[in-house]
Amino acid sequence: MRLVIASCQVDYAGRLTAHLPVATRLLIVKSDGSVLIHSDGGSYKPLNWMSPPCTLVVGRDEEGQLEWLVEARNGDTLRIVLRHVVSDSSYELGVDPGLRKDGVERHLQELLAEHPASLGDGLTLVRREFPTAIGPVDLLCRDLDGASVAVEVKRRGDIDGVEQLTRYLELLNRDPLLSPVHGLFAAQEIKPQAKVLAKDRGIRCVTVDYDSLRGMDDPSARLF
Amino acid sequence: MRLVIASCQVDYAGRLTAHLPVATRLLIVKSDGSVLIHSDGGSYKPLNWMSPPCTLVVGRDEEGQLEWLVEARNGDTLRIVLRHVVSDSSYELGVDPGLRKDGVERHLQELLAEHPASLGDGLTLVRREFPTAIGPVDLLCRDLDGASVAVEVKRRGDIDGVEQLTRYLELLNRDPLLSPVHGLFAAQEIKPQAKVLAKDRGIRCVTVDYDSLRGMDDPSARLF
DNA sequence: ACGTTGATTTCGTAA
DNA sequence: TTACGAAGTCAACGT
Repeated sequence: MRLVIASCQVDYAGRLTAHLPVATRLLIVKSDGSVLIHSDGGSYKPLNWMSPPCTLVVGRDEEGQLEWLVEARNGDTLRIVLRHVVSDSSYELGVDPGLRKDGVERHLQELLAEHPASLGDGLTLVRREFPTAIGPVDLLCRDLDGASVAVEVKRRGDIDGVEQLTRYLELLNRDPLLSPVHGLFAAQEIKPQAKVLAKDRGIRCVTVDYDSLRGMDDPSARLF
Repeated sequence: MRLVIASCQVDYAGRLTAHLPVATRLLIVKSDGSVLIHSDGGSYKPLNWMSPPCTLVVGRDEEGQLEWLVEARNGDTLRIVLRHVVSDSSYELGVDPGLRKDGVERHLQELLAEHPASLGDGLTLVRREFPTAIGPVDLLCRDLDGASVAVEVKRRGDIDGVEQLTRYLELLNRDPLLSPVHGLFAAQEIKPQAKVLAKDRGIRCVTVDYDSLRGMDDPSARLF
């Protein structure tokens, strides 16, 4: 990995074209050839970049300025003109073991599958990832009256999730063995517009608490 | 901006929990307090990070190892234990003038507004950003039969865009002055599932070529 | 301040 | 290999 601090000017041409006026920035060149251009602020996203696989060729522009030409297979180009180099250093980092995550939507779905009653009194699980022609329904449950309940699980519930569930319900209700199928939209947070749309379509909304569900899943509870 | 090369171990707790085993990485501390952790590969996205606003407190863990505790207002925490520091340097970068872009969806919409016939024979523009109660329709056109055509423009056409256009059409068709309003889904690339859904709803799909549109917009063509 | 939409999205997973 | 959905998405824009 090579780190360069330099005042530079950048031009990108690919899916779009973009330009960065002269300023002092951090340039990162990774061992796979990819390049990141960071300013001292903003977010984790660089101002501009080139994804691997790509090649970096160093040369001089017509004014004799140091110029990096980064090119990708698909023709995308990143042109960096270096005005003044403050620092330039390289390091050997080796391969990274990578990130381990826990607590994403999949886990929420697993926890709700283990504790369907937390979604509604007396609710029992029929099947997780219930298959349909347009994709699997997150959870298919049965309520106290024996009616089917299709559950869509989201971390953050917005209008798209309600649309998705609506499509499932339309399809499932065509099946006389299942019909009537009710809808239930479960998420850690549900946006107002999604709530309105869900209500309008007779879909019940449930806000779930990941931490308390995780608590129910405490290993000590499995001793029984 | 502070750059540190060090072997480190990282734990994040926030919306999710994540863990990085010990390895040598690049740590970037920006002047707004945000922290990025990069490996020597991957993409522009860091392995882990903390967005501003946040605070960095340096201390020692129970084993006496150097420890960075990065905390955000909302309680998210990033804990970095430094085993061996290879390099540690700081630089004054100043404020960045920022990125200028050209060629995003807005431009595609502008080009199509200038050349509506490229979407269908004899199509003419009534109005760009035609207002409705649930938001503006990208383009409202009229076809050879004098019927209205609502156009949704996307760079990449997926199922969401079809849903969005469907909601517009439902609303527009309630207006007796406009009805019947046909739907047209225009994008540089349309996914198969979106095509299926669009066809099912009687919405026509058109794949547009940005480069050839830009060519039609060539300044020399404006001499007439 | 809040909500919605776009992004050179990137990244994983399943078909 | 491709296609589709999720993301600690972030950031810009309109209300």
